[in-house]
Amino acid sequence: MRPSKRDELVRKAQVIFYRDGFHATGMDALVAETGISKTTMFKHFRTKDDLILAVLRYRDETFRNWFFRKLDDAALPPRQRLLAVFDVLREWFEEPAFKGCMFIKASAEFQDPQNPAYIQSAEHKRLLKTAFREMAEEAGVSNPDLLARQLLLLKEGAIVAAHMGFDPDPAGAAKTAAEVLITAQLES
Amino acid sequence: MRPSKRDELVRKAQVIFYRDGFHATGMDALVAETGISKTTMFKHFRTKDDLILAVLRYRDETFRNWFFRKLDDAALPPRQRLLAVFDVLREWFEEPAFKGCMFIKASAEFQDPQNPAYIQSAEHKRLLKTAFREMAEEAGVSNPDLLARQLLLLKEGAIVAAHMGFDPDPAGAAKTAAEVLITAQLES
DNA sequence: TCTTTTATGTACCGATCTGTTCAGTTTTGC
DNA sequence: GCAAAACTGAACAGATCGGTACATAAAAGA
Repeated sequence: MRPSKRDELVRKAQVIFYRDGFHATGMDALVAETGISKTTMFKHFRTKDDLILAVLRYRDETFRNWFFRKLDDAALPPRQRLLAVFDVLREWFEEPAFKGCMFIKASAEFQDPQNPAYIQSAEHKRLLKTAFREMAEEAGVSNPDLLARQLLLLKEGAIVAAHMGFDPDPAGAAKTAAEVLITAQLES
Repeated sequence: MRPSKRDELVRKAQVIFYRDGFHATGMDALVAETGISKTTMFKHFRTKDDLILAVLRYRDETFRNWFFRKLDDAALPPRQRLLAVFDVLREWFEEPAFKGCMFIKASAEFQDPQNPAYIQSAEHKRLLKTAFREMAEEAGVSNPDLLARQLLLLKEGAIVAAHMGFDPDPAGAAKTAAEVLITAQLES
């Protein structure tokens, strides 16, 4: 197992960055909590920014895998599959370690559109949008692109609401809204 | 005009924090860009965190004033007033200086629920939710609280989408979704 | 005008930041 | 079992962090 230390670092750093933030987490804090020496960290990653980018790529992969795996396992017909998005969201929100969306936070801390972390974050959302549109197409709605965009707005809004705690059940409110939007498109 | 320097500092710091982020902006950078000496800054605010909190309070006040002033000036009937929310949002998104929601970003950088900046950010959203619910009640929908929550999800989602650039017209998508949700509640 | 308040500039403090150096230890492949 | 690769620990560099000290200058109130 050659690249194990590198993977271990990315995995552990992801948890810490997610919990404490990117700027707020120093390399020394990573050393203390991961048990991996600073020398090794800078051997695998030239800069902290490089590590952050690797963490974001890892997060993108694991999050989408987890999310769509959940949807696949439910094995639902297209319309129910679209709605199940918000059930999976609720599961996520109820995890004790839930702290909002890592990519929203990354784009908040690295606002320059040229910044690789910002670009990677936008790419994550773009991939989700594409997946949503495919699901909307399979459901046979009249305007799948618009529906996908609207469901994505509900999803992002629900994440923000869950993180900031201004709604008791954002996933539920989003799901009932999604039901209305889907039904309206199927009837027209 | 006694407290003019203090107000000037809050006003200018708000622009800089909004543009560059809280952690990423050092006090020396504020000195350089505002032209106000560091001695004066720390005479008015004991710590940087105190300044940040004052900035967030100022932003909360000015943003809500601007937002609802825009709605008031349109002088629309209840249903149109609810929809106009998303027209005002689009105006905001199209401003060159638009960089997302300052409170979403603040809660991303200060994640501790005990942190005053986090609390202030959540309070801002709570105030918006209350205002939305009152507007929904005036529109005579069957479930004004649910509708207000759903419109708020659309609004927050649209802000995130506009900031991260994964939707060409988030305000438009949100508005059409809002139309469907409002109509559905008025028919039932 | 004289006094009090308010703001400035600069130098400085200790802590922390990212990143490096280097000598020694552990692990791995053969 | 031996050489090469990977990892460690600790010290260190230079910059920057939030925040202070202090002496001077501007400004405002009486």
